[in-house]
Amino acid sequence: MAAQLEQPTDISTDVALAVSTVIFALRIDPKTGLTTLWIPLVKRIREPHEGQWALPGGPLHCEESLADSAARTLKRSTGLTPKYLEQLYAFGAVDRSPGGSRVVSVVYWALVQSDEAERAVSDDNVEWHVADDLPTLAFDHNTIVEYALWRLRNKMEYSRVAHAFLGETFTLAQLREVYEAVLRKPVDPANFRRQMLASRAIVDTGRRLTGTSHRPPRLYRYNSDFTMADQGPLTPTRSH
Amino acid sequence: MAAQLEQPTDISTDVALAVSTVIFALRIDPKTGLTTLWIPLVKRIREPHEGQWALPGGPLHCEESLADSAARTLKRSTGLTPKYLEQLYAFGAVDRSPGGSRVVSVVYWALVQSDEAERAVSDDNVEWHVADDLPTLAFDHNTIVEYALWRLRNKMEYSRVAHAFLGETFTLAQLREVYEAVLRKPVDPANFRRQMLASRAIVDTGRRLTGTSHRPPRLYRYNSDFTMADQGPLTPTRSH
DNA sequence: ACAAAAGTGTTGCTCATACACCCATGA
DNA sequence: TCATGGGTGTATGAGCAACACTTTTGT
Repeated sequence: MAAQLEQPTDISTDVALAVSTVIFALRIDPKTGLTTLWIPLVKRIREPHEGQWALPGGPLHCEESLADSAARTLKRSTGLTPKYLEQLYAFGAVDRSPGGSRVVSVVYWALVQSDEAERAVSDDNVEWHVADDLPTLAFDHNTIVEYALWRLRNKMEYSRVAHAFLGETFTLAQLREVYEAVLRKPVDPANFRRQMLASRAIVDTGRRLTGTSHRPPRLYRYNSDFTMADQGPLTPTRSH
Repeated sequence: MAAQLEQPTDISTDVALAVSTVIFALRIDPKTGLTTLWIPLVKRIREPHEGQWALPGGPLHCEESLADSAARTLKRSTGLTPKYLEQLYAFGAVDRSPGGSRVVSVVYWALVQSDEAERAVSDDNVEWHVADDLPTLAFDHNTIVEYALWRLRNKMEYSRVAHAFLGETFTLAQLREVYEAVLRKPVDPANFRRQMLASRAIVDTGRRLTGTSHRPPRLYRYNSDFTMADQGPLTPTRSH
């Protein structure tokens, strides 16, 4: 029995591998006027699911890592560079692609800076959608986005990813607005301030933001010591 | 630019896909006399890394899901059925397999009932090792086990996976011993009891364990309502 | 001076820890 | 009746939500 154990070198070539990415940015919803989560989708130009919207993705090049592939896809479909990129899950149900072909997708999720996302490329094939109100997507991509949303909101509560939506420096009000937009609930400014400072996740730059028509708020910077702590022993290395 | 967007149907066949599993069981370490985490490893019988120990795994069959593949591997190498099975991560660094061949491994982690693990098959090719004190493994498998250990210990603190090491019913002392063995720190029995009961993760069966030479402890059962809550919206479905 | 947001102080609640203590059983 | 772990009670303290309050700017 154990004598005929298959080992990682025995490889099935019947199953294809793809890498897709759920890319989050914050934008204002023109309907409600509120800042919400948006994601870019790509229109499928061939079967299966031709004409439907799908997550940006593609095959893994043989000389790039999984994270590199996700970053490349992201750059190609939005023109942007992610401020945060993390593996979400590998989806491999037998029937997830119709028509007999078997595809396993390793999916990443990414956060891009909101002001940069404003000037993201957008043509006939790429369109930004409100993440919580999507049309029916190709394959199992609705499920995937739902899971990505759950992970983002979860991670928002115990981790310090919020700054990835912002620039190098930011005020506490800006950071708080990120939390409120993602978690869709109001946050007490006083308690938020104390929690952030106590966690030592942010550092006072000494500078202030002026021209606000009221008391100028301090500018903070993210404390880079915290990059590692969240992901555990795994440091997802991208080569370039 | 967007006109030539690759889509999930364009698939590279240069990259091979494998599924491996980190299988945890609790056993007594004969050296220290303490209960610790053990994992089964498989001796590689061909290059690369011939003769070294590696995680059980193999190619994905085209008619099985990723989780099915992990469970099949687990059954084949230990003869056991997992009481808990969850995807860990997809490892895809370019150089993780020496000699030019490119392998992406989707790795699962599993918990098996400790008393069953006692009578797990064990021959020349499969050997159980103390998870925190492993030899140098093939490929990047040391890194993988480290990450799996981190995830297990992490999940132990906020989730209710501990019961997967035990049988259908168990005493609070048995459950507490699982926590102490995995987390490697003493746990206050009084507070542990209250926390467990308050979380409603376990249910009193009404029965008691007798023949203990002291006051007979109650037997509890895991509250199955909690199965979903941990993993979020994703319910990893295995067909059989 | 006033509006508006920045920033501080204070209180009360919840929950985790520590540990003293009582309970039930086998020997 | 004693040893042993099962099981209960309770004080202390940390952390957080709620909200009143003070500060600093632009107009």
